[in-house]
Amino acid sequence: MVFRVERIDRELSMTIEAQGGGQDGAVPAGGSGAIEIPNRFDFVEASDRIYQQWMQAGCFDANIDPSKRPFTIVIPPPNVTGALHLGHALNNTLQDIQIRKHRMMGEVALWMPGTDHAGIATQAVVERRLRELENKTRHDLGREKLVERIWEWKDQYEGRILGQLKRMGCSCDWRRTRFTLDPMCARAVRSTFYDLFSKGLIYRGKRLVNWDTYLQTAVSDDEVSTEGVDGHFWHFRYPVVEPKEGEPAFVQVATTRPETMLGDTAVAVHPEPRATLAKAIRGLEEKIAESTAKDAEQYKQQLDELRERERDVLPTLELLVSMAKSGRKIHLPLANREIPLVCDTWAKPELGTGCVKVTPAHDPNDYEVAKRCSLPMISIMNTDGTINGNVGESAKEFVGLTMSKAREGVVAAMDRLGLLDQVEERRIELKHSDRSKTPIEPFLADQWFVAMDVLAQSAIDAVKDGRVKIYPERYATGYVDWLSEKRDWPVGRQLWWGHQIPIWSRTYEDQEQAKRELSELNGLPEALSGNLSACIEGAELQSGGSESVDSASAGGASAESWTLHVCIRQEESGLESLMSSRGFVRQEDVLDTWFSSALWPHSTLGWPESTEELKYFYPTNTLITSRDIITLWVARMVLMGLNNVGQVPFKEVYIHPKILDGFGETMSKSKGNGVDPLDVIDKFGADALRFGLAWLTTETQDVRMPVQYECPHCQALINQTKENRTKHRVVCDKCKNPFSTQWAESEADKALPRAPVVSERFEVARNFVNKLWNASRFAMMNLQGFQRGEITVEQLPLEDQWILSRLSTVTQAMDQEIDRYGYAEAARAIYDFAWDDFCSYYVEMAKPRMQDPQARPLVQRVLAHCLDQMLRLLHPIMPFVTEAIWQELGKFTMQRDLFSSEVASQWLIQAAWPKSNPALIRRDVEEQFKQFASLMGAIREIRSRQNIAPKQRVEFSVRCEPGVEVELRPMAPFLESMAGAKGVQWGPQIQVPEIHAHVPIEGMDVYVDLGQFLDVGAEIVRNEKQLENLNKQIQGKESRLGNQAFVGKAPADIIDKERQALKELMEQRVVVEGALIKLRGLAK
RNA sequence: GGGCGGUUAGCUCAGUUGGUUAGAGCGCAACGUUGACAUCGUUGAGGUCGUUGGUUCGAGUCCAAUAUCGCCCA
Repeated sequence: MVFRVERIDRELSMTIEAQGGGQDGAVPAGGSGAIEIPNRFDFVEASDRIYQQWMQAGCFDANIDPSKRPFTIVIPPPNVTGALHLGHALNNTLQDIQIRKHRMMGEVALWMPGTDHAGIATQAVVERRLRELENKTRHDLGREKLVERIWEWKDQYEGRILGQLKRMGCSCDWRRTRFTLDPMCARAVRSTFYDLFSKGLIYRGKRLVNWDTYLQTAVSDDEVSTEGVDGHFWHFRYPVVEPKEGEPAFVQVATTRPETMLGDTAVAVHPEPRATLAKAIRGLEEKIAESTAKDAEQYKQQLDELRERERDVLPTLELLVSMAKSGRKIHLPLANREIPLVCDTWAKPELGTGCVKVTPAHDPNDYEVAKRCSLPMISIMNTDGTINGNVGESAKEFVGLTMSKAREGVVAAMDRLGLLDQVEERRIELKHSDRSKTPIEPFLADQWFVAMDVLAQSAIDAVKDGRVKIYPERYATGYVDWLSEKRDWPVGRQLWWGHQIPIWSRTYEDQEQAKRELSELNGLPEALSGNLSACIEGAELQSGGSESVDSASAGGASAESWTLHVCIRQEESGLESLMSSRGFVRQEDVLDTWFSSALWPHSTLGWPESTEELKYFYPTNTLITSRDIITLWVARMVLMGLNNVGQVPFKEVYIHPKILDGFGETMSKSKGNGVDPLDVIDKFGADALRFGLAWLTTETQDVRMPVQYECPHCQALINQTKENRTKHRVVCDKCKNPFSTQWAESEADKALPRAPVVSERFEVARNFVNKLWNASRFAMMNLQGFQRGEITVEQLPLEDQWILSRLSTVTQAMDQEIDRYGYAEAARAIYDFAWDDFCSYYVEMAKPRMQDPQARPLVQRVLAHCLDQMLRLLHPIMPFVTEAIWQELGKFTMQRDLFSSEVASQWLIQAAWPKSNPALIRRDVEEQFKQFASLMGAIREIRSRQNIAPKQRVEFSVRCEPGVEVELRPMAPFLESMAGAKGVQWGPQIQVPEIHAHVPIEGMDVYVDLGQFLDVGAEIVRNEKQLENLNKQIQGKESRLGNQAFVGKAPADIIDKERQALKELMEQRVVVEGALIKLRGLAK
């Protein structure tokens, strides 16, 4: 549904006679004659038309041109899970601003577009829908059919995403659009994988991974988030096997996940409980000594508990330590196994019972304990999250139950056996999968890893030595810290959607046999020519023995088997069938999405081929992205770029703010608080969306954006809340009619009119677009008869010199701010210039001049020049409206540069970026103009306070030095037109009107004649207020200047300034006091 | 637990190396519409800059502590 602004401007639109620019203006054919300029910018019509024009003219195409400098940005490819929200709109707006600016600067600006397959996320979405709509699992469909479904999804959302980008005005080189699963990217992925494998940087090992039982895949730490949930702490007793005299009959352990006890392989106790407890006590005592009374109370309680523990629990713990050292065993109930009692520092004597159960295959900490103590690892879970047969015959009642069902069963069984002690309520930090939102089960599985040591170091160095610069700089810390951990990167995903790992494996019972096969393979010509690489899986981590380790995923290595892995460099090389014929089976896992994203800056340019594009456009100039993927993405792009191409992928990284909703939460698809940029575009236009976002992009702040549903029935705005933001249908507060939201699924909901989600935070920008449009409209209504002509800046009137000075200043600011990613500053600079300087002053002052045949030609030239330059400066931020105006302007004149004979380009998108001319920046002129502005402000204030009707003229006199008179008197006509005030006397000697309002301004005393208007009360109030203000300031200055310390230590110029200011304030006070006396006299 | 960032007007945010009376937009109040724009104009009201201490002649700005919110990492 497209929301259209109701057009009410038909009658208002004006017919303007465009006569072209005589001989000078190269006006295109058909450009003259009557043209209509409506008083509102029709962004719906214009945006679509203009975008098509740009496309057809090939304006976005970046073609290699060795005579020009390249400027490259690769889009951080949005994933095809869903449509874009405002966060993406921000990200892409900021990129387009850079691209457009650099394109105007004459560089070959390539913005490489594309999308990311987002393996796990996309598969999860499609699977969820499959379940919800068809009640099927992926296994019902099978791999091929599911992948087919995901491709359908991808096609749909890729189209939608690219469409969103286009409507936002993104000037990507669409001819080059890539997808991380397309053949070009696939080849890069395969080459990279092969390269790393050959270098020995890719290996497979059994590791504890974060297992998503719903999606049945491992997920990386980055895809896991921790949430606090209400849980329990169950205390169990495990019997000691044949306790001796004086020994406890049981050890006590506590757990939040009782079902894992079926996989316990030890109970651990701290090797030095006495020393550890003593240390904890000492620590607390020190804390008490340092802390406040209130905190001390709390610590004291803890201290008492520890002392109690030292008395009551410690003896048992010490006994257990000696038992552990003599190799005593514990009887594991239910599973009916004997497990050792071991010493390990993971058991904390100061916490719980002081003993911990050890489940190496299902807990990261226990896993470490098992490695330290050489314990077996028993995986008791199937990949779908049910209990498997490894729990043993005596616990077979639990086999096939889900972990949570098994939990209930285990607790009940332990209770029946009298081995359940107590159950505590407890808040538990539980890891959840970002993708499926289900709890993570730590799980022992075969996993492919990339060894990060050397690669990570290369990426650290690139930032540390400045080859890659990160802005704002503070984000470099996190980047370096994360890489410094050099944790190997688990790259396998047990998914069906993604780049399948190009490895063929075969397991041998006999090591010799494996070795023979390896040497045979290594002798193949393909291996010798670098198209095949093979290795035997390392025999690490075999502590558990094969019988205790469940082979969770395909092809597990074990002590008695040897697995040979073969990596094949190219697809369809014939080698694949060769491997199959030799009994090898391809790995089913696919690669982590980030593996292909990491190659994006070079894979999109054709790597591994040494293409012309790669040579010309790589390294890219900048990557613009959000901070949550600094590690996921930026870091990996850097190290992969260095590994593959030998050069960093980009010279700069700019991290932009995040868009938050009204509650301070980041926008995301899963939370339901994402806003579709198209909603904003429909209501406000793409220019307003873009300007509004740039306006909010400050360096330190995230963007908080409360949003509303706009009722499609009555246009009422209904705040989006945490409750209604995920609803499929909402009832309007005002008209009580229901409407659908972006989440609507059912036919009934979809049949309702949909409410767009909007934010009033775009109103500023929408109004600005309108202001610009109308100022331009004014200009064009006054450009008839435009003629070029030479000008001499020094001879221009003040207002012309002033606007040229301001223009030059703002040009410089825009250039610098965009360069340093100061988007908000750039937006504010041009906004202030356009609205305040250009519209409120220059255009207002042009009005009377346009009526004067003598003045008209000059003001036309300056006006057209300023408008032309302003459009260029604004174009990167607001491309549509500026292009639309540019084309209208071209109907009057194509030669409008004051300082050159440049003929305007057909498209603004291709126009040259303005260069600031420092010679035009005139401080003195700006100061002078400021005086004029204060004079006008003073008169307006008096008028307003005196409630003088707008049509009523007032007279005023100005007492000033002759120099000031010379400067300002020529401005008198503007005071007439803009403040309805006539200056009757100027200079040092003036007759002060009998009844007047006086306003002191720097260098002037202004007297507004109130003879016929005087509202005595209002004037008394004004003067009293002024007096109060003056007194306050005088007091401040006096006390400061009376302070010996200040006078003694502050710099002389500051003191002088203060003295001077005080003097002036005192003079003003005398005048105001005099005025008050007089006014009070009148009031009687 | 460690790191980063925020806290300034009713709301959303600016505030350069410390230096007169802390700014903008929205919202609010008053006035105004045949002359580019009511998506507008003019004027005005509104803030002891989270708290406490310190450095300094002088602190929104620098330092320390603290409260609170958010993000990242463990």
